[in-house]
Amino acid sequence: MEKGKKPAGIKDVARALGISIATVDRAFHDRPGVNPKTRARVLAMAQKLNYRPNLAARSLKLNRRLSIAVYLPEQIHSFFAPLLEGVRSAAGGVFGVEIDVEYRTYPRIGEGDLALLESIPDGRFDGVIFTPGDPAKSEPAINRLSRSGTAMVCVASDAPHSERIAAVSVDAYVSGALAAELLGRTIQRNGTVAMITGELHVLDHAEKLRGFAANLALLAPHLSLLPVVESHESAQEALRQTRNLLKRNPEVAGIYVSTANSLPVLRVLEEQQLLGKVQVLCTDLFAELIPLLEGGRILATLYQRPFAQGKTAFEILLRYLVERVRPEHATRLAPHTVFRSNLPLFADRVRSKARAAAEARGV
Amino acid sequence: MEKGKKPAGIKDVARALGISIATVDRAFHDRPGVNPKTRARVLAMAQKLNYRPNLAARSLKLNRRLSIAVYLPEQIHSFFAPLLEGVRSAAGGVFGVEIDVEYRTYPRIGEGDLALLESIPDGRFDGVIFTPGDPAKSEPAINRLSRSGTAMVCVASDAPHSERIAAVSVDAYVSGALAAELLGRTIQRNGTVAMITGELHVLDHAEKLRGFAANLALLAPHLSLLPVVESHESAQEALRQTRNLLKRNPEVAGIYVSTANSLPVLRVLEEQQLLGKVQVLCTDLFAELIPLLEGGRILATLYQRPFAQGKTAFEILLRYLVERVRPEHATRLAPHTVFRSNLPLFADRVRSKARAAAEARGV
DNA sequence: TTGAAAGCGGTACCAA
DNA sequence: TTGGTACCGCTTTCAA
Repeated sequence: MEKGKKPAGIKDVARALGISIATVDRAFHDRPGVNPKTRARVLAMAQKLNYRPNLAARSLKLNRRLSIAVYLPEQIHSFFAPLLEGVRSAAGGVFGVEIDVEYRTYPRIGEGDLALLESIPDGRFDGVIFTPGDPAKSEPAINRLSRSGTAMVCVASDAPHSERIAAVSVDAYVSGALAAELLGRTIQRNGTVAMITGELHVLDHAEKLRGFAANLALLAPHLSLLPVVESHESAQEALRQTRNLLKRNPEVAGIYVSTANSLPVLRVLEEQQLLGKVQVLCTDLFAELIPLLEGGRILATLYQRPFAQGKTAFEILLRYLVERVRPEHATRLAPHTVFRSNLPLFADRVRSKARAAAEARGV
Repeated sequence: MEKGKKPAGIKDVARALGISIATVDRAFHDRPGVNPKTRARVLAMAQKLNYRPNLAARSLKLNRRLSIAVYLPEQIHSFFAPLLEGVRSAAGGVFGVEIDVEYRTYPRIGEGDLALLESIPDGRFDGVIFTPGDPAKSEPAINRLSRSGTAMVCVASDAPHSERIAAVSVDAYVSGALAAELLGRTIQRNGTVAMITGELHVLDHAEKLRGFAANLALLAPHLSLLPVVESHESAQEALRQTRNLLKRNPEVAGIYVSTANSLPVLRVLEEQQLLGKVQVLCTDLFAELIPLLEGGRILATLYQRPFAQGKTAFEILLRYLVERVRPEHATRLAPHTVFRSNLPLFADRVRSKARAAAEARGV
């Protein structure tokens, strides 16, 4: 295309047909009161002249402002803070559409999330980005908002049977499968491995177990899986459960911690001088893990790319709101496997985040 | 922020100060002929009222069209086709800025690229996305265009000492390091490993070697590295060199192919019944690799995320052109390690691409 | 040094 | 069913 050769506008189409721009506009937008024949001629001419609406003009005239809510848990901070950054980054990079974003937080998944969703009046927002807790409980609120015309986008977790318009998360099944393969390749003699998760009624956690168990059987038949441990995302529980696990199975060769709650597990291993001997696979990346990865005490961690999740969720929502592009039913990102060697590529982001947080606290 | 509460416009600032909008505009844009005191008052008031220019209005008035060139090699198709997709996807998702994109291809890196760059007149494009071949040779053209006001963005490779404004690629050093760590963890007895690359005067290839060698020494001292093999991206060469390699080192335990030119290597291994016995680590992902990964014949492949590279390059360029945001000197993406277990997350994209290509050829 | 006003390309209201 | 036109917020020309 030649530089500056701009596509035809509504006037060009009107002039070419000797009619008014008002009629052309009506024809384009299927508004009532246009002779079908006229409409057909307009559309044909538009095609011929390669008509492309000037979005700047449209947006200026309509002066529509999009209103988007982003409701996320405070906990787990190391995950949701960068996720929010991703949303902000995507929101900040938008030109030509005016957007109000309301950010709000609640203590943790399952605590305050439902109340917040339920408090949103019909039609208050054009879109909402949120992390569903128990799908069954949040579905009514999601469906009500969705039916009232609010585009609901799940991030980090999903409520697949609700009427949300899109969901962005890491592929949990594949995360579990990857964990199985990595442990299987690293532990080459016969042995047992354990999995420590949050709670199995959380879809994400159940999927990880499914992926882990299935692929352990398939790809690492020399490893047998101990009964799964649920730590309920509590540090206390994780400590207790891990001690228990090690007492009953002192020979465990590998542990897969499928949530961010890995520090208590690592602490127990350290106490028992097992750190570096038992192969540990973690989930997510935060400051405390960095030295452990650098020192080779942890095999790897499955980084769930919170920044990318937030950015993607916002992009999908915006695209839907502006152009009514129906997104995929679910977007499943690939987790990054972070070993010692590729850690520098991820550590910078985590560290600068930790530093920024420290500065914000006045350090 | 309340719904619909829109930020202050130029009029609001003018009214608040009792002056005309023309003066306010002049103050904002540092145009000559404004009393410095007036200017200061305007800026202060803008701050206070939280003035945000309406980009739709600006863009409508200025009626600027951005003109962007995307010049990429035809070869290696499996890499550059999705990269181009990424660019298109990013370009297609822009509202509020009118953009002309000129896509053009040349046979392969080092063949026609320089001529194409040199053929661009000063000022013809606002920005160019391209893959530099030999940095030393392309620098003059890059610098000339850059100085003429064309924002030059390198993708897939880099010319770090040129005056390009940004570069997006996979971190080559880390790719090599990752390869070393993966082979080191998988091959647990003493042995030798080989690396097959393109040509060492290509920066990307040299960096991968650096990362591989350094981290092999550091993380896998039980593995020794054979002299590196340069296949010059030719299938013939790769066949010949691999046969040679295996003849001289029948005991080789692992091979790292650091370019997409892995099929000839795999063919030789197959011939000699070594596939599945020698641990092979590949680079990039294309249809032929899928069954080999699924069958466990290849340890893994380092996926260089061409789609993400293209998308990122376009986003960075656009952000610079629209908002004059100076990008990072270089953006280095993390390669994805694709094993058998997480392959499904990547294979879909590759397969649908291959299918689309087949359809385009009339199959 | 400052102000008034035209106009970018659509949309939507009112009139015919 | 169609046409005329005001207006969105900003840039820019011309006049004061």
